[in-house]
Amino acid sequence: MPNNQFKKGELYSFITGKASIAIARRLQKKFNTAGLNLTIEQWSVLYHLWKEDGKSQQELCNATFRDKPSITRLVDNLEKLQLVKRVASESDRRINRIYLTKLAQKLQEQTMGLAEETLNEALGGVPADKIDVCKSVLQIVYDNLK
Amino acid sequence: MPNNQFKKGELYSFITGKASIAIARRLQKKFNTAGLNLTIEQWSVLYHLWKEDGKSQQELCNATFRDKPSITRLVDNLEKLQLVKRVASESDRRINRIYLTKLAQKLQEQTMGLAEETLNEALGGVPADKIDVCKSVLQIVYDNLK
DNA sequence: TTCATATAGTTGTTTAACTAACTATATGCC
DNA sequence: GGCATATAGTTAGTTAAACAACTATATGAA
Repeated sequence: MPNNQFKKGELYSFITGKASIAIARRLQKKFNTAGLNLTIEQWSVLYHLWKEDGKSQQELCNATFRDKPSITRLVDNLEKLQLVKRVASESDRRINRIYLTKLAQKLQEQTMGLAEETLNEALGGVPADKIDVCKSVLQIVYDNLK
Repeated sequence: MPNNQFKKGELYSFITGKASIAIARRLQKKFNTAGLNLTIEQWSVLYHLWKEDGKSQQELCNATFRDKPSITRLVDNLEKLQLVKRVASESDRRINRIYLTKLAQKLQEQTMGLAEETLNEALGGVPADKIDVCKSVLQIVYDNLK
C-alpha cells in the first residue's frame, strides 16, 4: 500500500524545491555582487569542466542533468563569454570536446569559495548528522526517478 | 568557525536540487501522459488557489516563491487556458483577485492524485523518520536564506 | 560495400525566471 | 487638498528548459 507520508500541505514544497532554489538565488546574488557576469547554470557547466577539462557535450548533459539543446546553448553562451572553446574530436568527428580558457581557470577559486560560503549560510544551525540524512534521502529520490 | 560539511564533490547537487527537478519532471510527464495541457508552474499556482480561491497576485507571489512578473505571465497563460480569471478588487483597485473557473476546479482531484503518486514513487524505500529529518533540514535552509 | 540504425550535436518554438523600468492606485503627512 | 512615498501589477529584454525535428558522422550486419 502507498505510504501516506505526504499530506497536501507539505507536498508542494517538496515538488518545487524551494530550498535549492533559495540556495541558487543566494549564490547568484553573490556572483552579481562580486561583479561576475555569470549565471548559475553557466557556473554549473564550468564546475564539471574544472573537475575534468575536455568533456564532450554529451558528458556535460549527463553530469549536469540537462538535455542536449540546453547544453548546446549554455556552451554557446560560455563561448561568447570567452570562458570555453569547442574543439572537434579527431577520432570521432561527431563529438565536440569543451575546453576551459585561462579566463575560466581563474574563476574557479573565487566562485567555489562563494559556493561554499553560500552552503555554510544555508546550513547554519543544522547538525552534521541531519545533513547526512538529508543528502541520502535526496540521493534515493534522485535514483528512484532517474 | 565554518562547518566544512561540504566538500567539492557534494556541493553541486545541493545547489542544483537534482532531486526536486527529478520530481517535477516526473510529475510533468504524468500530466502529459494524462493529456493534461498544463505545466508544473501553472499547476503550482492552481495548487494555492485550490487551498484558497481569490488570492491576489501578490499573495500568489509569496505563496509560490516567485516574483511579480512571473506571476503576471503565469496568470496570463492560465487565463488563456480558461483556468482562472482576474477580477479587480472593489476596495483596492490596484489588486487583482484570481478566481478558479469550473474547468480548473475539475482538475484538482486528478492532478493532486498524480502529485501524490509521484511523491510515493520518489520516496519509495525511504523510512518516514528520515523523510521528516530531510523536510526539517530543507525548511531550515529555506528559512536561513529567505 | 551499402544500407539501416544509433549517436552527437543544432535549430525552432513555447514557457518560464530575473532584472529593470514603467503605470496606476492608495496612504499619510504637511 | 496636495504631494511624497509605498504598493500592485505590467512590459521589455536576456537567459534558460523542454520538446520536436533536423544534420552529420559512426557502426554493424547483409
